[in-house]
Amino acid sequence: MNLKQLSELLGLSQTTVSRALNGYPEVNEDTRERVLRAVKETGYRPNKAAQRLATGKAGSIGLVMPTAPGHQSDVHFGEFLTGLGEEAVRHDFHFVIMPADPDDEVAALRRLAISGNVDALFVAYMRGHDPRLAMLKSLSMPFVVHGRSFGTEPDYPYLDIDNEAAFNDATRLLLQLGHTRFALMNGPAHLDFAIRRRNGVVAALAERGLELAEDCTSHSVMSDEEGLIAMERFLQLPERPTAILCSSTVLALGAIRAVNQAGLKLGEDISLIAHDDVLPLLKPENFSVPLTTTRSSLRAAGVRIAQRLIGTVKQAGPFPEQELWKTELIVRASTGPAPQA
Amino acid sequence: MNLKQLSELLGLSQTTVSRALNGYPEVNEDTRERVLRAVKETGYRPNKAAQRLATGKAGSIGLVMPTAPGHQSDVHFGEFLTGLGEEAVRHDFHFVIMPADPDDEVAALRRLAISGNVDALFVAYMRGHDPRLAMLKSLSMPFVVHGRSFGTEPDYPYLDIDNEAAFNDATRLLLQLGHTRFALMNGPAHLDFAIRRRNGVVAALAERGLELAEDCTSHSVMSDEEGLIAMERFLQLPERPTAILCSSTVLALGAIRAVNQAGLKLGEDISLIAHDDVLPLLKPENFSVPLTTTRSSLRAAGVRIAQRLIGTVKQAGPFPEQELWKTELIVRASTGPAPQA
DNA sequence: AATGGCTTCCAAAGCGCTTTCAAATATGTA
DNA sequence: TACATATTTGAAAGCGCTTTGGAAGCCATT
Repeated sequence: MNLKQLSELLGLSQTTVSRALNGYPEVNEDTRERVLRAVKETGYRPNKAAQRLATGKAGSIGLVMPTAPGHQSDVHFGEFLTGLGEEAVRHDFHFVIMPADPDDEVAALRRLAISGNVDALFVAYMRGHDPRLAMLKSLSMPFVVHGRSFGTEPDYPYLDIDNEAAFNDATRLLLQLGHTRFALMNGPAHLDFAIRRRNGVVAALAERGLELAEDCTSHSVMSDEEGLIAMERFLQLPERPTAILCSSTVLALGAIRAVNQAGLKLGEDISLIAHDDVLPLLKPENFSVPLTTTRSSLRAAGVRIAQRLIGTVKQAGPFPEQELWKTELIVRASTGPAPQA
Repeated sequence: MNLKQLSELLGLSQTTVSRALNGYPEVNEDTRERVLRAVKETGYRPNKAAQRLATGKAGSIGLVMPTAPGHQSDVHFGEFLTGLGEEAVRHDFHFVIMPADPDDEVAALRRLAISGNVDALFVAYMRGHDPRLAMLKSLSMPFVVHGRSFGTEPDYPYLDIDNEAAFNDATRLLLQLGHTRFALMNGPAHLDFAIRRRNGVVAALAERGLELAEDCTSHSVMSDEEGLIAMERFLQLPERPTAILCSSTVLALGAIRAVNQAGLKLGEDISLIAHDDVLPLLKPENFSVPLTTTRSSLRAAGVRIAQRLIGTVKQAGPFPEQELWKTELIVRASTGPAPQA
């Protein structure tokens, strides 16, 4: 059943039926009702491809999913997606997901944009000096970035958490507890959040004349395995760090295993603060020693970004172009006074 | 730049250019090269919406993502998606993801199918007597199901693992080790895999004249929290089970925390076998007591299903309609002889 | 009766592609 | 040379929708 058939059935023109369906004012209310009733009865659904061809709008937002053989699937990605979805479903929007090799991000994003399959783009996994930004700006397609790109003028629409402040605060707390030997277990070095978190730590330490040693910094994918490996390395240092900052509760999972295996006590021998993305699977309060965390819900961020994106497509703005969310510092049992040497 | 402009530029008809691009044989090789070169230079990309309208093919596979405020995002889902993506990217396919309330699955799937945005459907989270199957069959759109639907004639295309055999084998192993008091920590009761796994356990026990007690069975979302809760319940039973079968390593995570908190030793006081979906985040060999598991890679299943789906759309079949994968039973340290009473 | 302004509807022109059908040219055969 | 057969190209008709530019009918106003 297509528009032509439906209009013939009703003895109306396609024009009128189309207008009736799309809520245009210049159609008699009686006629509109007649049309709506016929739609119900016949089960007519407009062909999306035709609609898109005619209007240019697709009712969908696009995103690139980093993937490759051997590439780790990321819980954070799934959690964020859930947030996006939660909002999208309210507006009858869907996603178009373009899987792409992480090294091919720029090209994949461009392909997605010009594919004509999406009205707006969402971009994550921001890097320092991210090359995608220039491309996005040249595209004249609405987009929102999750995170920011260190070293780039922040004149693009983004939603980010204040990573620097979060890790600055966390470091300060540990300094107040008397710690002097710090280590940072971070995400991949090129990612924006990793850069900023490191800066936050370094700045807080510098105020006390302390430095973050090279061998007390690790950069890796945020899996528990990598957390284990990094922590084992830290624990073997001659001047073992007593204060650990950790970019994810997933990393912390492995780190804590290393602490236990070394026969050390979390919150006594080693203090640890992790960033908590509020993953439903990994609640810091459920750890055997509940974790002190900097918290910000990844999922809530997803909801918010979907709101902005969909709102922009539907011209339902205006939305703030830049949003910087504060994180909460939640003190639990994994932090304690520095052990006496 | 559209086809018309490109063809005018080349002094050719749209027909010829279109044919050259789509690999039709009836075009001179010199002409084809000229066209291809012009495409490179101009950066021309065919409009997907128009292409779709003309051909009816969208180059995409659709799936419904269960989501709702408060709904847990599922690591298993993300991992599977990664597998699908890995294969899709090789064929320049993408996904259209329709987020939907889990209670609205049938309708959401239908909406997705008739949206005209997808060429094929993928369906997961199968239930017993799943109502989506009848709908799918009536749709005349290719689809592949991950899992099966207990109680329904298996005459639809699926890929499943042999859940019954997996849990049957696991139970047998524990029986051989002398265990007599069993508990099953399962996924949501209405899901197909949960039904079959339970059947596998029950059948193995029945051979020895044993039964699986009602209070030794738990059904829940597969999170570590639920694992903890279920295990705590098991441990408080007067006749405490010594052999635990567990539907996911995620559940096991919580279960083991409960075991530890109770001061019991895994592999001695309590034996546990979990099903391992090969989540990169949760490797059973990395548990403090390495886990005995039944293993089957969720991601590999994703790759395979994408292959079949894309192959069908591209008419590159024939593919087997039904595939049942065996799981591997991998014995590690979490299983040991039943403790003497 | 003529004019103008509303309201309500329609015919037809796209949107950018694919594909059918036909024509033009090149090649081979008797 | 004449004819049949490949090979290569093109004109035009869709695909199913939206939207422009009228037009018809109706009313109130001059």
